[in-house]
Amino acid sequence: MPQSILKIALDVPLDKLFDYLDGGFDVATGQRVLVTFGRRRQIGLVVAKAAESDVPANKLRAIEHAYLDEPVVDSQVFRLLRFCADYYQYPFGQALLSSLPARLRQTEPAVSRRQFAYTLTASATLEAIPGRKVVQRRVFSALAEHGELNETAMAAISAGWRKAVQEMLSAGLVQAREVPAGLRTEARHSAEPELNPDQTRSIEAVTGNPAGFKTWLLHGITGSGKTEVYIRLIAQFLKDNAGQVLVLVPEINLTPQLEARFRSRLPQLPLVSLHSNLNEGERLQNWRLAQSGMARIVIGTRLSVFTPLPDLRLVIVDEEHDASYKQQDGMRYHARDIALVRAQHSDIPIVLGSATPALETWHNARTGKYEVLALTNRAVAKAALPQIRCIDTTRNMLHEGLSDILVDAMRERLARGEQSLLFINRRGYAPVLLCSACYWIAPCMRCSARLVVHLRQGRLRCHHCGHEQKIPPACPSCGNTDLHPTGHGTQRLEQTLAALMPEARILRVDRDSMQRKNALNEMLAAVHADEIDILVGTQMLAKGHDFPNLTLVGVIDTDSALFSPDFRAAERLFSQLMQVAGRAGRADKPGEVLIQTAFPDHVLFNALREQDYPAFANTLLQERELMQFPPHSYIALLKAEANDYALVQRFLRFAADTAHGLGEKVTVYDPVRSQMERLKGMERGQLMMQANSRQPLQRLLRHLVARLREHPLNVKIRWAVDVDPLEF
DNA sequence: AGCACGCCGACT
DNA sequence: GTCGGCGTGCTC
Repeated sequence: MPQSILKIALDVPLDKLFDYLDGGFDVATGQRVLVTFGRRRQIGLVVAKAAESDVPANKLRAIEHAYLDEPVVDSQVFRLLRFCADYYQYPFGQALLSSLPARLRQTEPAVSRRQFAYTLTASATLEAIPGRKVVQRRVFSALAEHGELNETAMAAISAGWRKAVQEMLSAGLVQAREVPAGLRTEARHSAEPELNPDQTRSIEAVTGNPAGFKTWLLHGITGSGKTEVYIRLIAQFLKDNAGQVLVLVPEINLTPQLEARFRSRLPQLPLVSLHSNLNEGERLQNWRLAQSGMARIVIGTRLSVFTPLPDLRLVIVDEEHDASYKQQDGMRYHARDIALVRAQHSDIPIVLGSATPALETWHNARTGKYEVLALTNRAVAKAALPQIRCIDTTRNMLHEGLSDILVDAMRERLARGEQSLLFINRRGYAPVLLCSACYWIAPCMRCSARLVVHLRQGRLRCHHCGHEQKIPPACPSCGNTDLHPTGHGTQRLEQTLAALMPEARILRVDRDSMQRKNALNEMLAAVHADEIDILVGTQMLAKGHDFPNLTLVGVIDTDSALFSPDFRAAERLFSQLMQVAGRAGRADKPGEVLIQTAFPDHVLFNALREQDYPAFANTLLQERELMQFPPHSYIALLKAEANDYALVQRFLRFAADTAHGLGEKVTVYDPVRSQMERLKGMERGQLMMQANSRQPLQRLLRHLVARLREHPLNVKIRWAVDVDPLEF
C-alpha cells in the first residue's frame, strides 16, 4: 500500500503548500500534524490529500506525527481563510495557522485539563465520615442538598475540596462524571425588560425574514437598546435547541460586561468568550467548545471571526464601525468584512450594530444592499437626549485650556452632587517640551514625533515607540534652563482642576493610570458608588460604560481632527463625540455636552447638536464621491520600511513601475513618505493604488505581490500590503 | 521567517 | 590561525 501525499499548510511566509508522505498515519483533511521542515519541526494542517506529488521523491519526507485524537479543522474555516489570504495578499499557511489558538501552533502536546462534576453514591452516609474530617462532611451535605456539583461550586465550599473529594472517591462515597471543561452554567436569570416599538419591529423584521444570507444594519444611538435586540435575536435563533451564534465585539475591556449580561439573560445557552485577556489554556478550551458545537454563543474580538462553528445560524457585529476590527499588522483583515463573507458562505443573516455606522456600511445601506433597522428612542423612556452645545474658543478666553463656561458648569454639577466627565485625547502632562529661548522642541530620536512631558514622573516619553528619558535640566540646543511644557494633556488638566476645585474628587482615566490589572473595574466601581465627582480621561472613557449620575460631558480639544489630512478623521471624530455624548444623562437626569472649539459652525457640530448621523454621513458621502475616496473607490497601500529611506524608495519605485506595467484599470500613485516618516528607528514610505472596483485592484495586487516576493531588496525591507486601509 | 553555508576582516 | 560579520539560498 503506497503512502498518500499530504498537502500541508505551514506557518511560513511562503505562499504555497508542502507535500509530505503520510507516514502510515490515517489522517483526514484538517488534521493537525507535526513535520520536519528544513532543520526544524513545525506544526502543520493537512489541507488536502493526493495520490502523487510534483516534488521529486527523494525530497519528500514523511510526517512525524498526526494528532489523530483531535477534531479536525472544518472546511468552512478553510474556505474563509482561503478567501481572506487571497483578498489581503497574505500567505495561506500563515493565515490558517495564525487563526488557531497559540497552543495548537506549538509542538508541545496541547493538553487541556479535564473537568468533573460529583454526586454522592447510593451507599454514602454521613456516619461513614469521621467527625474531624470537616471538609468532607461539608462536601457531603452540599452534595446531599444539591445533587450534583461542578468544580466551581465545590471550590465555593472549601479551598481544600480537592483533597477531600479524592478521599471520598477512594472511599466510594462520591462518584465523578466528566463534564465539558469551561462551560459555566450557573443560572442567575435576570428579568426581561419590556421592548419599545422600534426594538419589537427590528426583532420581527429579522426573525420574520426568510432564511438565508442577508445583512441588517441595526442603527441606534447609545442607550437605544441594541444589546436587548441582540439578546432577543439570539434567543429566537437558538430556540430549537440547536445552532450557534457568533457575536463580535470591539477590542476594549467591555467584553466582560456584555458577557455577564448575555449570561444572565440567556442562562440556558452555553456561552464562551474569546478575547485578549484570556490565558492560552482558556482560549484553547473555549475554542474547542465552539468547535465541538457545545458552546452555543461565542462572543469575541476580531480574531474570533475565524472560530470553527459547525452549526452557525446568525452573526452579530456590535459597534461595527469600530477601528479595532481592522488588524494593523500581519494579515491586515477587517473582521466585520470577513464576518460578512462568512455569513454569505454560511447563507445566514448578519446584523451590524452601531450608532454611527462606518461610511462604507452607510453607503451599502443607502444603496439597498443592507436593510436598515432604526432604533430612534432611548430605551429608558425618561432618559432624554443630552443637550449639546459648542463653546466658541475665539470668543471665550481659556485659562489652562478651560473656558469659564465649562468650569462653571462643572461647579454646578459639583454643588448638585452630580458627576462630570472631561474628555481630552492627549495623555501625559503636556504634548510638547519647548525651549523659551531658541524654540527647540524635545524630539524622539527613533520617530518623527515629539516627546510628551510626564511631569509627575519627571520624564519625557514617546507615545509611538515607548522611548523614555529624563526631562533635561537645560535646552540641549542653546543651554537655556527655561524649558516650558506646552499644551495640555490629561495629567495637567487633572492638576488644573484640583487647584480650581480642591473639594472635588477627581479621577484620571488614561492608559497611564489604568495600567494596573484591575484598575478599570475599580474605576467603574468608584464612579458607581459616587466616590468620584470629576472624571478626566481619553477615549478610553468614551465607550459603553453607563454612569447614571453623570450629567455633564466637556470636550476639550478636538479641532485638529476637523482639518486633518486623513479623510477619515471627521468620520471618526463624529463617532467618538457621539459616544462621549452618550455618557451624559443616561438615567432619568438630563445630560449636557459642552464642546470647546474655534469652529462652532462646522457641519460636524451642527449634525452633532441634532444628533443627526444620517445628515452628517450623507454630507461626508458626497465629499467622498467628489474626491473619489472610499466607499466610492477601493484603495490598497503598499507599506515599506527599512533603516535607510533610499532602499525604501528604490523598492517602492520598482513596485510602482511594476504595477503600472500590469495594465489594470488601477491608478498607481507615486511612492511617498508615510505620515509618520520614521517610527522605531525605521524609515517608512508607501505606495497608494486606487480603483473603481475590487477586481482589477485584486488582480494587480496578486501579480505585484508575487513579483515583490522575489525582489532582491526583499531581505532588507519590511513590507506589507494593506487592502482597504483605515489609516494612511 | 528561520537556519544553514560561505566568504572576508580583526582578534585571543 | 578562528570567531563572527551578514549576503545568499532553501525549506516538501
